Amino acid sequence: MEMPRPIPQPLVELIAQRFRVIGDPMRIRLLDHLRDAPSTVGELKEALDASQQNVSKHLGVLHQAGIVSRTKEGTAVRYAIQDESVFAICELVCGGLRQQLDELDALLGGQSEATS
Amino acid sequence: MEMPRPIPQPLVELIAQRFRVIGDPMRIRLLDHLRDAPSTVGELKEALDASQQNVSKHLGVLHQAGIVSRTKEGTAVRYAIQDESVFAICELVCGGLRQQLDELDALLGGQSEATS
DNA sequence: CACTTGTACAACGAGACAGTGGTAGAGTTG
DNA sequence: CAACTCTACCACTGTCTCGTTGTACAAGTG
Repeated sequence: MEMPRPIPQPLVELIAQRFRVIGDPMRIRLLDHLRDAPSTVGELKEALDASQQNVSKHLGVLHQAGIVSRTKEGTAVRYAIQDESVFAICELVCGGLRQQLDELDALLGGQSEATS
Repeated sequence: MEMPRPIPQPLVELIAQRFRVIGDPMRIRLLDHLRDAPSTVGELKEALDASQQNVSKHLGVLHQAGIVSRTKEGTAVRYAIQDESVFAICELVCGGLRQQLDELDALLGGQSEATS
């Protein structure tokens, strides 16, 4: 994956939009559940304790971004992960977070557990 | 990097926030330039043709997120990449984008090269 | 000590986005 | 065909964020 330098403006917009799509707590939780098993709107609504409209809307965003797939099943619609790379991305982010926490921990650990 | 399943709510918020920080065109361009060389606010302001206040604000966001570092240099402040993982993340996103484009291309390519 | 340069902070208006209520369409059941 | 279930779309509202303007602070320069 070679990246042109500097990154052209349209690509920057695409990347930013992509990050925005994933950068929502509700959508992250939806993806997390879909990773376990493809689900319908109703199932996710129950699992996340959210409104049907809200779940449907977020799934629509994820679907339009090509991250999840839709399959009609009689009267219901089953959603499934289509772009597995989002989880790799998530884990990289978690790695960055963990690294920061570790550094912070090292700084504080060397001194004391005073604060609080 | 093992991920607890389901991802606890506070972690979900953290991840989402992280994505939001990166999910801004201006900040992506700042990171792109900082990748070439650590720079001051003034240099980035010139390079990106943006206002000093705007550049400073976005750099502040990136710094608070621990993605860039600050170093005073006399009257100026030099910013540098601190968390290199953002580029790996970016390239994963680009990979996902490319894959989608390829799939779309395959679908259209099988038919015709009509559009444009 | 004034002046210039470089940076950060606060406040404001504009725009985008998330969540909710209402509603319409598709499919199943009696 | 009528009633019910499941889902998607539309409009509205509150909230957040971006970019700009104005200003304050620090450091070097005459």
